[in-house]
Amino acid sequence: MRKQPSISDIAKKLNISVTTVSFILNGKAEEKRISKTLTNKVLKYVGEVGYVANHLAKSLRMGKTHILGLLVEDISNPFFARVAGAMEDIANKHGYRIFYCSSNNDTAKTKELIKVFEERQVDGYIITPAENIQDNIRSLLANKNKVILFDRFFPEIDTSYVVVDNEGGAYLATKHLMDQGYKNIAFVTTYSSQTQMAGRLKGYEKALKKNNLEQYIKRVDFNENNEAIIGEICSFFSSNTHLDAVFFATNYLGIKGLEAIKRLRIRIPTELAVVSFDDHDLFRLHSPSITAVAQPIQKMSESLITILLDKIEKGGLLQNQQVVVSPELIIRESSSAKA
Amino acid sequence: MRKQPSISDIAKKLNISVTTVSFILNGKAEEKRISKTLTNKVLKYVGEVGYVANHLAKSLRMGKTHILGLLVEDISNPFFARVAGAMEDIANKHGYRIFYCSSNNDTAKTKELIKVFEERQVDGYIITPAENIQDNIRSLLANKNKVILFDRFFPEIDTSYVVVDNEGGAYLATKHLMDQGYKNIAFVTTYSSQTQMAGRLKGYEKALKKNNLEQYIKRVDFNENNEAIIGEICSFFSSNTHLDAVFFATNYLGIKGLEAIKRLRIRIPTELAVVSFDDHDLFRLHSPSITAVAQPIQKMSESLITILLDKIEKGGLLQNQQVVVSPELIIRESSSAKA
DNA sequence: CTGAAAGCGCTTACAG
DNA sequence: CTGAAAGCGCTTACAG
Repeated sequence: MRKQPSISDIAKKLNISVTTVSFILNGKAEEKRISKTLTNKVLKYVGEVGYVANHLAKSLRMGKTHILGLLVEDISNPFFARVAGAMEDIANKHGYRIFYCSSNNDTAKTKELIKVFEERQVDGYIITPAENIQDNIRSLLANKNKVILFDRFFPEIDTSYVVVDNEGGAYLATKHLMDQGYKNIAFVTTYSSQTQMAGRLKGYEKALKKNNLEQYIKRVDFNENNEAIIGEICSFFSSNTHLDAVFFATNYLGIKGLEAIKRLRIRIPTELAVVSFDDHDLFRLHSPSITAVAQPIQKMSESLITILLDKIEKGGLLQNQQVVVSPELIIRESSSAKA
Repeated sequence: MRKQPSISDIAKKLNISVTTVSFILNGKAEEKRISKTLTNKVLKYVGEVGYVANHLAKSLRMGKTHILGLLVEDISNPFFARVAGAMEDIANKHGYRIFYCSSNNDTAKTKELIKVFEERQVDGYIITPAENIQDNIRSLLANKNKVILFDRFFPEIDTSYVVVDNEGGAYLATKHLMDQGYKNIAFVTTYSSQTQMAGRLKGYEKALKKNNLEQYIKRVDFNENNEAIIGEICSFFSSNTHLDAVFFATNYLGIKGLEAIKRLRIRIPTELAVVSFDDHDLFRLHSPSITAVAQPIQKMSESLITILLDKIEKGGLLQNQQVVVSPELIIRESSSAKA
């Protein structure tokens, strides 16, 4: 860490008080009626020695850190990385910085990281909650912390959140496959019962029921390693050869699924039509390109930051806000009409 | 922010001094010979009220924040996202947190973010430097800050850094194309003269010169929008139809290049063999799969954190360390032997 | 117009 | 075994 001059060093050097220096540094020179001469002299000296304010001291004194804690599931998932990048931009414009952490959807790690955020006195929390952390969220809320959930939420807790319409998106995707003439449509998902996964499952089921089609649901264990998951998907396809379409519940499932399809040399879409939730560069450039349910990343990021900063800056007066954004079905080659 | 009990609140409540509470909280009870009875009483009470230490005050007092500032080019680029994720894991294990920021390889933004890191009193800096920020790096160093550069460096400044052997990787990739029988090999890169790009160019040139093959270098402006870059690449291919192979200097160029190739309906590898620097999920799953020069992400992340933490914890005694890791050529379908 | 002083929540040298 | 007090670098109410 830099051995920086402090305000009091500057004051001493210039034979004035720290109060004066502080006022000038904070642009309150005019308001506090400090002479132009003194102001300029101080500013000049400050520039020469390269003074940099110690934000730690400032935060401690003011009770605000201008730091937001962002807990995502996995920063190396492009969906979360892009949302994080977009939020960072917006937050920076408002003078806030972001602490990112990845929870890997692990409950223990999530609890630990929330504690770290508390210790660091973040002004607000943006959390992609893992399962079973309701009590931690409640306790944050009870202590008047500013919290907004993202990607999934807890219906039993009154919080602000921003999520995509998972059920609607899944319905749209499944209906699209049916409209294209597919009848034996599988759904590949995880064992998670979190709202986003439950919603996607519900959308799938609803669409199928409406047309009296049979459901083929394959769940994989997200905690298994890559190979094991791909293996699971392979054997699912191998033992269900009458399937003519598959809908993957997330982009990482979609990617693993494509890997499985590639290994089995199944042809898309002639032998199997494919749709995935969440868009990805890979889906756009894959041959054939893959139809996807895209989440409006910029819009979600803006809502998240705006609502949270409002909460922080306007205090506890505001009601919690729940935002459900609409996904967009991007139709590509992998779901062209059944021959 | 939470209205938490402070150490002095606890001391007051329990009718003991803050010193005692602080010692107990920091596990120094035994060392300071505080009675087991008192220790347990304090620990019990602390647990009940849910005390969380204020790290801000701790940092201010101790002169250490246990925060690392990480400035990457772009957090939504999977290469940087994966490195960041790996570093986060390692740093957390050592009790450090990371502030990420994306510079977008912009000089002004980089300068601004370095200043933010200074204000936040980070204990160490991990920087993917943009061009023309030598003076800022020098000034950080002059002020005894702990700094390590990453992905690229400044030969004229004595710093620690971790980079991949760019020249060697590019040489390997180009030689591989030649070995497979390709003769008119293009290199698509940016206008950047940073070390990583210069190294890749040099590796390409060296390999071609050795076999007396002609160079076809296409530079694109990274600041242009996506469409413009793809358009540039399209017209480059269209007006150089004798090319039989192309080597993309980065993964984002590779992705844009594949988009261009797809639009032009050029067949890989029969009409054009393809290799890209940096691996990517997309390259693995593309049809045909794309040969890539992969950087050893885990290894680089470990070196970066280890060297930086050593510097921080062992003070200025250590020499700067320069680590150059070897890339790995992952051969896939896009560069199979020329027919 | 400007300054002396308190206080944010910690840690720790010093004293007993 | 335990406590009173200084100090990290700021901001700001209060006084003049």
